[in-house]
Amino acid sequence: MKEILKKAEKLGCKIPHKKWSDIDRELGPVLRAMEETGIKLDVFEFQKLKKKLKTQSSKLKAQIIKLAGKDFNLASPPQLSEILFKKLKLPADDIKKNKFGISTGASELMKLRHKHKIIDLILEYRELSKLLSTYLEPLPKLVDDDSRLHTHFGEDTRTSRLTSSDPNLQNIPIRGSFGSEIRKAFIAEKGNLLISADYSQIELRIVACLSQDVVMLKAFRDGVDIHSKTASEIFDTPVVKITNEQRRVAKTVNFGVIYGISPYGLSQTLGIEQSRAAEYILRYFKIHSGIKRYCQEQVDLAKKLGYVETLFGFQRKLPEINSPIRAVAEGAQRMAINTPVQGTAAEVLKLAMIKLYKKLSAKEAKLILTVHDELIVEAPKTEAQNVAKLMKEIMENEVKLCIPVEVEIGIGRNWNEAKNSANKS
DNA sequence: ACAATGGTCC
DNA sequence: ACTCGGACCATTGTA
Repeated sequence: MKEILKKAEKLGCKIPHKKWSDIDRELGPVLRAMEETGIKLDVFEFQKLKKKLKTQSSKLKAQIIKLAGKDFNLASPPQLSEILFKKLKLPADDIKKNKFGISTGASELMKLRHKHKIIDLILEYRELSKLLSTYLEPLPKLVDDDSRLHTHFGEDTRTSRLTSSDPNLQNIPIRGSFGSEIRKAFIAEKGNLLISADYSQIELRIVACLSQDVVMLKAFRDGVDIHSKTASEIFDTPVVKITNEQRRVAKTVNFGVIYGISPYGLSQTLGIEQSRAAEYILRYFKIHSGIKRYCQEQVDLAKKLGYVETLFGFQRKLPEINSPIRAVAEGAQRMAINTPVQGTAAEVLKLAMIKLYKKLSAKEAKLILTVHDELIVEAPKTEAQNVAKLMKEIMENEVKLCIPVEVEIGIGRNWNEAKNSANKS
């Protein structure tokens, strides 16, 4: 306990006097209550969407079979691979191989988009069948008499992050053509509203704080767009001249840092040459020397102690860090870097949940969901504005990092509306 | 029942 | 040869 406070103080943080085990103990009842409350699904809208996608998906399937010139099981990667690369003879040179032959993963198929019109149809079909089989078909069967879905929260034993299963409500689509359509069907009870509160860049803020990297600390204190700032650094270009594409690359680099970046991994994610990815990383670490030092420190610590730990003292053991197999050792190195960041982010969220749960007990409002850096509360319309203010206040101040913690709040009749009404400022 | 493949989220 | 962190879940195909 003393060690934890000392460490926090050294980093310029103000934190509750708790260790991770205290947090988890207090969180238990909060999670059980959330499971019990559940979230309401607009089953009628869900079924409507289901029918729409089913029709669309059958049409696509027919077109694909016609183009393939042979009936086959589209859901079977081996069969699809056979069709694409044997029957249609698409070039497989740049495509990853797997146990069964040539990969048909989306990232690989993307490379073939301009070789044959069947590719786009397959990608679209995959998207629809994913939505149907994972969300649209199963979820309506799981609602209770009040049309509410009850997930089961658990905890990842390695990082302490919260998990959701049966059903998993932490991977409900948000991107893609139908993501927002699906989220629109997660609604508030009549007379209520949903309030969504999102931490803004919480993991990067934690990296900045744990590493004390002066450049990144300044960026967050100045309140600048962090990805544009990184782009400006990597591409040696003024922020105002940064293109959307450059910003996108920089965003991936920033995420890469959190994950324990490697040139190969970055090149795969961005679909670029490994040498170019290496160049980005080199430039990044040259400017963010504090982050570079932090990463090295974590790896050294893991080698010396056999574990790394979060701000609140949660430990992850990493014996593989001394493995003679390089891929294994490197994997452990990435975990040494990532786990304190991801774990600390989880702890910040959990502490906010505990505080919020207590404050809401006097109100009608109820916590109903958490998705890693987001909290959702359902509240009577009359209370919504006040509850929103309360959530923001608690989430931004329960744990004080050495830089501001920022939370975006949105209110709406459904999950989509709540997220989109967040005022960007 | 289980591995492999693929895909959704943060 | 090299898989950027962490989950959960669906389907196929083999055992």
